[in-house]
Amino acid sequence: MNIELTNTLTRRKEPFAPSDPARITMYVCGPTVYDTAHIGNARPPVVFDTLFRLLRHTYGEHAVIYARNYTDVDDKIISASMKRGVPIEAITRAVEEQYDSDMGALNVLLPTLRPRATENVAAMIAVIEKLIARGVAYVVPSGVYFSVAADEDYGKLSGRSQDDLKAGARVEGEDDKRAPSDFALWKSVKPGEPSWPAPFGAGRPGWHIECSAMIEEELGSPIDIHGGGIDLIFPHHENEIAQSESAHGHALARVWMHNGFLTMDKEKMSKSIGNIITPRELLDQGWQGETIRWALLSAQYRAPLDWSDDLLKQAQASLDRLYGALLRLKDVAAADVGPPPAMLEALADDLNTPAAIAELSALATAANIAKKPADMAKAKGELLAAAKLFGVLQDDPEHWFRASFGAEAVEIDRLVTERVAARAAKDYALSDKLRDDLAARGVEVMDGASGSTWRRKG
RNA sequence: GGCCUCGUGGCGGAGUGGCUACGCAGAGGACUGCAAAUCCUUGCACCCCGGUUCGAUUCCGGGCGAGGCCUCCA
Repeated sequence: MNIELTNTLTRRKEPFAPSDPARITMYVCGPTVYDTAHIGNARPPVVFDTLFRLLRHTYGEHAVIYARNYTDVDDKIISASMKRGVPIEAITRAVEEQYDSDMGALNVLLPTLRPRATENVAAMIAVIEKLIARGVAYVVPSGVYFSVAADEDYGKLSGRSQDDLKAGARVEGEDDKRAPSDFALWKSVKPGEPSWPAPFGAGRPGWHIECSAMIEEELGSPIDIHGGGIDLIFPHHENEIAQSESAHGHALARVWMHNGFLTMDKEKMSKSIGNIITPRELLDQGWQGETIRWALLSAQYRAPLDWSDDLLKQAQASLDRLYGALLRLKDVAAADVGPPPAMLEALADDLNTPAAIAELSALATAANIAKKPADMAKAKGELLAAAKLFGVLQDDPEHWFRASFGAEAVEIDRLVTERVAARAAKDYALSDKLRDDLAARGVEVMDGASGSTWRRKG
């Protein structure tokens, strides 16, 4: 099967051709751990988790090395620490933990590697030294800067010429920079701030160098895939390319992938605008993690996606249909089959998750229609295999429909049993009343040939 | 101002030079004591104006509209 991915470098969809099929390398820019991630921040980890799953299925579980970093030193973290009077590490470790737990709830697999910036400072210093030695970086009192003018390739990812940048420059930086578009590789130590010793003076790394150095240290360049949000194209990824390619003399990544934004009322979701909602809040409201994941994957990853409760409701309805099919086949052993070709083809086509959703729907229909034991086993096996690739249907079907009731489930079971008895006695007035009572609790009763079952109403 | 996306039915959202996914919601039918679930059928679309073409929602040009980046940002 041929995987095709849209490469931001070329702005085209290209066949994915890893240099070594036995060792696929992927790096995605992870969170800056100063505050809780919002649902928009969750789109890249979910999208690239889906790609991770597809790559593992295609090349083998151990052939794919996926690194996602934690940026655990930066201005925001330092100011949060000062403001709250809490040590930096107390903040970063707590936020890391919450991040992993929130992502876990969305069925995001743990990446193979999760480097922390603070644990890779030596590698960053080494890259900076190389850049200074090559004459593309310079040392001034406020720190070390990359000289954009010294890099003729600069701008190739974002499609900006150096003239564009000069025209658009309105950035106020440190005064001793030689050019406005030069960016910091190293920031000289300031009182009260964390710092590391370095040949060019004590200080802390700039943001861009962190990713460049961690990629080199953890994966070795060039890597096969580098991913992140569309807003990272410029300047972050542009600067990563400038640093790494100037230091090492070869490409940093073969394929650059960028996901579109999550919006609220068509406006970018961001902390500065304040229109955010966090996965934690949604989970607390009773939305299931898979529902959130499904909603995030309901549009192709490059397209913008407008977040709303209605989107979540539709996602839940879709998942309910799939879980309903599984519930119907709960006594059938799933056949040991892989995901159907149509599922793989959908995802291999630049991660066409809406097409994959269409296929999941077709598999659910097949499962609902199947009558012969062999057909049922096959349908269930294919649905589960396809869903695993997508990162859903990992819950027990009964639990899926009943999770929100908790202890009340016992009481509901009793009422349903009572109703079954009423129906057996043809006391339809009582049975209908009981159904109304249950409906008032948000419970839907379904009478089948082999008794009655119940579930949360959609 | 510069650079870059995008505009599909009531909603979400794929895709295609002609046969017009998929899900939700709606309608009809089967099933059911009645329902629900399920299955079957079905209505509803391709921003506007030109051009290319036998034929464009799909290609090209223009317009209008929306969004993003150029500063931290997924």
